[in-house]
Amino acid sequence: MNTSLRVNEVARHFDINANTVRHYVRIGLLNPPKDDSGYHRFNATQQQRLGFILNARELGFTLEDIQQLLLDAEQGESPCPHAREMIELRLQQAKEKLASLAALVERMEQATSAWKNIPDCEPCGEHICHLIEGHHHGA
Amino acid sequence: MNTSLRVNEVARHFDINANTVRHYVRIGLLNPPKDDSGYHRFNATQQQRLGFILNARELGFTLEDIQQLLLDAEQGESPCPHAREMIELRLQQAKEKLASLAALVERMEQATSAWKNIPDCEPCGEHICHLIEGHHHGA
DNA sequence: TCTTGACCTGTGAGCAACTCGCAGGTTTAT
DNA sequence: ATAAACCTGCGAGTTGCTCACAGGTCAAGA
Repeated sequence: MNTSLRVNEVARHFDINANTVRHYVRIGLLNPPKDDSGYHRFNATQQQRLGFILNARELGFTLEDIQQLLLDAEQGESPCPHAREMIELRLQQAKEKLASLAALVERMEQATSAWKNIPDCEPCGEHICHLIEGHHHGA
Repeated sequence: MNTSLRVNEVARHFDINANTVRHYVRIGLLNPPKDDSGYHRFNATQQQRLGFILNARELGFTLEDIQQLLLDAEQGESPCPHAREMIELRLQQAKEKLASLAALVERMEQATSAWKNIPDCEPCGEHICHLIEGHHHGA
């Protein structure tokens, strides 16, 4: 294996920010050995690990989830059961977030549309901004 | 005005976490005077301010945005023009976030559905978790 | 061999918007 | 007076990066 890359090289290879790679090293998701100069070197195993991390991230796993899956695999256990549990939870959370974000977007759209018919307020000391204070999240 | 509330009281009044109130004080969104015991007291003005903050938050403004709007009002300028600009930007950002979150949810749903037909992998040293590594974000 | 300079490294700190933990101050009841 | 209950402000932690920076590395030139 002559493919022992340094941070910048491996980042380019996976088309991600080198700082992201450094971050994963810092929090222990990656453990690349150091060369004589004290620089991290990413061998085939570490490159596979990084690929796995990016794939899992794409599927909505948190970095902590991913850490757990990697630990499972290191200890010779199949990470699949955990992966199935985790994605269920993360999917549910993502759906909740999606719903609340959709609701926010709708509130914002309603507000902007309503504001089109309201002139700017002059500061009068009784309110701060009637556009915003006049917004009621009832119907 | 006899309604000069302390942190916990004002938090209860607005049905929010007392720590959130403390946070707003800490970053300067609220400036309640201190009483003889060194505790923050929320008078009518500060209560109105907090109400405004919560309203604006509900409409997707960031705390920094809100700070700006409050500053406008303090300086005797109408915050409305800024509010109109800001909500346009925040709405656009929210929509982008919504789209990427929706895409994530779809990836997750596709994965979970596909995984139903795939058995757990036994650790074999060649892959970490074939469920995840087998996921390709192409069609 | 020495030096200049480009490039690269790990680490500290910062971001949003809270949330938690805690030592210690205040208030109330005995 | 004193014990218990409650409350306070502030430090630090959360997630997943991203940026700034002092200093190390390395190939080319003198």
